[in-house]
Amino acid sequence: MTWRDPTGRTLADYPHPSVAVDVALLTVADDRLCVLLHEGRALPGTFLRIEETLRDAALRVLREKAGVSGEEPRQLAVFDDPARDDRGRVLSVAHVDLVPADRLTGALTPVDALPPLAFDHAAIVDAAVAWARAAHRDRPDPRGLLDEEFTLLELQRLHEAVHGGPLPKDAFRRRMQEHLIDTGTLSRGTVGKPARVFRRAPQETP
Amino acid sequence: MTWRDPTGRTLADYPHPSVAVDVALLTVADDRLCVLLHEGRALPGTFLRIEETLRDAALRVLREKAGVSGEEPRQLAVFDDPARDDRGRVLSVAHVDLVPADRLTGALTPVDALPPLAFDHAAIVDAAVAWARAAHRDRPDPRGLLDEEFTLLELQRLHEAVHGGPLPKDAFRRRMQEHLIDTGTLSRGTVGKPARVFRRAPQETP
DNA sequence: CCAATAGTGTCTGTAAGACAGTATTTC
DNA sequence: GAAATACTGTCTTACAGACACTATTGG
Repeated sequence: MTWRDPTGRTLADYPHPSVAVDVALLTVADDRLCVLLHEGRALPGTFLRIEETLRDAALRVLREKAGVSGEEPRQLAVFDDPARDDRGRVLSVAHVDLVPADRLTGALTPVDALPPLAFDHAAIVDAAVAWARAAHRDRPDPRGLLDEEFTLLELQRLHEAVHGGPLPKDAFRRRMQEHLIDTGTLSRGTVGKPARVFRRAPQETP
Repeated sequence: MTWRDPTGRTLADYPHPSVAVDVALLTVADDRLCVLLHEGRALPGTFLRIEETLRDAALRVLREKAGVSGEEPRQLAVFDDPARDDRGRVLSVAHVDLVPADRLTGALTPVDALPPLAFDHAAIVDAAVAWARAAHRDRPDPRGLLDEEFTLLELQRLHEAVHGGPLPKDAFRRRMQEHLIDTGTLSRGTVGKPARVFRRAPQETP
């Protein structure tokens, strides 16, 4: 039974905006925080299907346009400038995700060297970067960008890439150690004193 | 000229979800953080009109259902459970606002004593409360709930209402004083030593 | 004087930044 | 042994929480 309002019309009788889902897919490549761009100037996106959740639409974008699956897209905000898309009234629900570089395919651009982007996608990338930085503020590796086991230097390089600048070494180590488990093994084959190898302590999803 | 996709269809030829805007309008009354409820069990809301921004829709809700105007609704998140509304596929873009109690009309309920709410409105209230607490963490009175001039005790009572519990007095005063301007005048007519009266230092919109 | 509130001074613990020093590997 | 990296100890500063004390009003 379809719902009808007091004048007998259903929801479908009112004009609705289209709802798009755009995803800022971040990764760290060559020690730099990068975003995946489609045709060099836009974030991958799609229109939300009527029976689909936003999360499912974002996963579909990731699967079809970046070749990754099983991720955890996170909602950022709705962008709703009436003039943002000249095809009509389109709301964009912006999402962010962060995955290891070796699991995705596509063109990566460092977030500190973006070309002019289509629509309002530059603002979406800004919000995505802010989210990634906040997620790393108090956690070692919230999205598992490193391998299961890693040294503190590798972890610091990840944080410096996300943060976009150098971090004080000793304070960083002290802050992180409480969230890490020492595996007891040592790194091998590098120049210098071998580093201790750590694992992530059990973490909640950010 | 209407945009058409490769098969000649316009955006309107695809089924679209409806987009609703729900607003958790918070205030502080009797030293408690409260939310305005419609019919005792739902947040005020409306459907987004095709030509309207989310912000304008939220302002319209506030004007028509709470009697306040000129506010600053803030987007929280999109709630999109396909089963959240049995009238059809309805996305809700949740908003929050925070205004002085004497400027609104409607039924207020303390947020720590909510009845069961319709749809997923309890989750929206949770997000709204979290936003209000974060907004007050490092700012004296981000939404101007107090008068132009106030004492530190009045400010602390506001923070304790938002925070939902007592705050240490001396640390609170020390943290806040740097964001306040001493007017030089003293409170009058109260029991006890007269308190200094402060104004907010110029602040950025949260 | 008493009750009540305002405001200050001090101690302690924690954490960050800075800096220096020691340890252990490769070459 | 030299270079490079890993780690540790200590000093300073800042700030929060706790506590106690003084100050100033109305009754």
